Amino acid sequence: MEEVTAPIVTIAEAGKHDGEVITLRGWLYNQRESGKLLFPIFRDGSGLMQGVVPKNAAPEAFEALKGLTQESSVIVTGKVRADQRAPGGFEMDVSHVQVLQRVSEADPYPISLKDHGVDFLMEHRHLWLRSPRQAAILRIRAEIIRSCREFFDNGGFTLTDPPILTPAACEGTTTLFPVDYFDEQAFLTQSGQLYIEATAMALGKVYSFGPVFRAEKSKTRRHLTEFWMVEPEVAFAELEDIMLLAEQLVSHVVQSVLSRRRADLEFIGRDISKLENVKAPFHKISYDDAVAILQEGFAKGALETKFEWGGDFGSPDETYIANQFDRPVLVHRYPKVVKAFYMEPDPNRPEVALCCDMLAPEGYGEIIGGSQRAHSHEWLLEKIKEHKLPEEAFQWYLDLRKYGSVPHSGFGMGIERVVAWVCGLEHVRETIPFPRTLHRLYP
RNA sequence: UCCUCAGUAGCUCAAUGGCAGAGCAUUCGGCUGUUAACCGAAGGGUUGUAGGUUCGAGUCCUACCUGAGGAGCCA
Repeated sequence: MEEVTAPIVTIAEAGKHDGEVITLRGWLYNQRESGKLLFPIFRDGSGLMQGVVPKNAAPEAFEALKGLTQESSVIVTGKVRADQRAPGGFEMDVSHVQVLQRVSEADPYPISLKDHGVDFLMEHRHLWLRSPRQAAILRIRAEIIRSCREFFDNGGFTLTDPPILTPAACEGTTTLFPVDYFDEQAFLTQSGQLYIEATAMALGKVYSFGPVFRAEKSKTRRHLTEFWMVEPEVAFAELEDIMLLAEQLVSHVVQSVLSRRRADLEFIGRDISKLENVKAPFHKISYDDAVAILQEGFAKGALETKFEWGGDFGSPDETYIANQFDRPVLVHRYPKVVKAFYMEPDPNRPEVALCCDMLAPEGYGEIIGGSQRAHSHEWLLEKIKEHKLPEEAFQWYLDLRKYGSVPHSGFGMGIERVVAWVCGLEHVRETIPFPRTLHRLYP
């Protein structure tokens, strides 16, 4: 039989085989029936392809497919043919069908092509991933991760992975997940930063890429309890250096997605024109400038409350600031009191820290937070005492300031927020295969 | 932790305090170019849980459970 020996091709590549007989391996996504004519739609993880099965021309294939249930697994062979009536521009004249598993009619595939609610979809996340839209988002996520790694690997950085089990918090202690560690108390890491500072002192330019955990009781479209961060750390770099690094990273990532995953962006309905502008240089404004923008916004009636110098921006504030620009904006030199203890104070203005946040456009909020790290041993020790942090746990970190301390800087970028922004999603829960949120640990 | 909203068929949703309903999915029948196909029929219900008000509660009241959106905090 010639069908059985046909080359195995993915749907994404099928267009290159116009006029040839090929074999697809996948699942029945949907099927329309019109008397003695079937229109099955197959998916294989790379795309969708419609088949055409007239009863007269292919009686065996017709019988195998007629009444076949959604998501049954199949191996199908047939001739690929360009046809404008087919979604995707190509369709297959199916000549042979092997059903690997027929989904039972008594227990049909739960996710239909109609609308579903969030709760139902999240309960069935393991199946929801099969939806073409979810698959497209995960391909874009993969490209974002790939291009981040490419950026650092090609930029002279060494990947150094920090531990996930840690003895103490980097920042606050209320947002840690505790774990039993034999006879001790350990915590899941909130950030690899302190460890990456150590590897930067060993290797110069380093980055980490991994999951971090925050037990924040946040229930918004921007929060997960488990998310992925990419964190570069550079010895001898000052604040201005890592602000340049951050804008170069983000423009590289966005431009990579535009050139390599454009079809997926279009498929999910992203307004691509809003991403085209995302090229370095970005606007860089001081916290003082941002406060002026907010106060002007309040005077114009665009904001409900008047923002006063000294506080941290709320979500509506960030959105308002970001909306003044056509690409991400960097805000630097926040008041020291609203930022973490390890940040270097500005030598010209001790009340502000040498730090920066990058705010994404369109209300996606903070995607990057970074700073120049304090490098004086005495100053750091004082801050640790001030914040009532367990001093013994930070001995190793203080060692970094005893043995050849140098200025150094770094930042963390939250991958899920970047994916949500690049894809234009309503919620970060769709940016990761199995999201962990305040109320969801299953599936 | 606080504020707001929602729980009715497998799914998405209707139902003035008065007989529990539709579309999709499933089953059966029809249709040779369908585009979340369409047309006809069938099966499918402890209305989130526990109390209360009432002649009568899916609907009103109280508590709880579950989920969603937002605030704070953050990436």
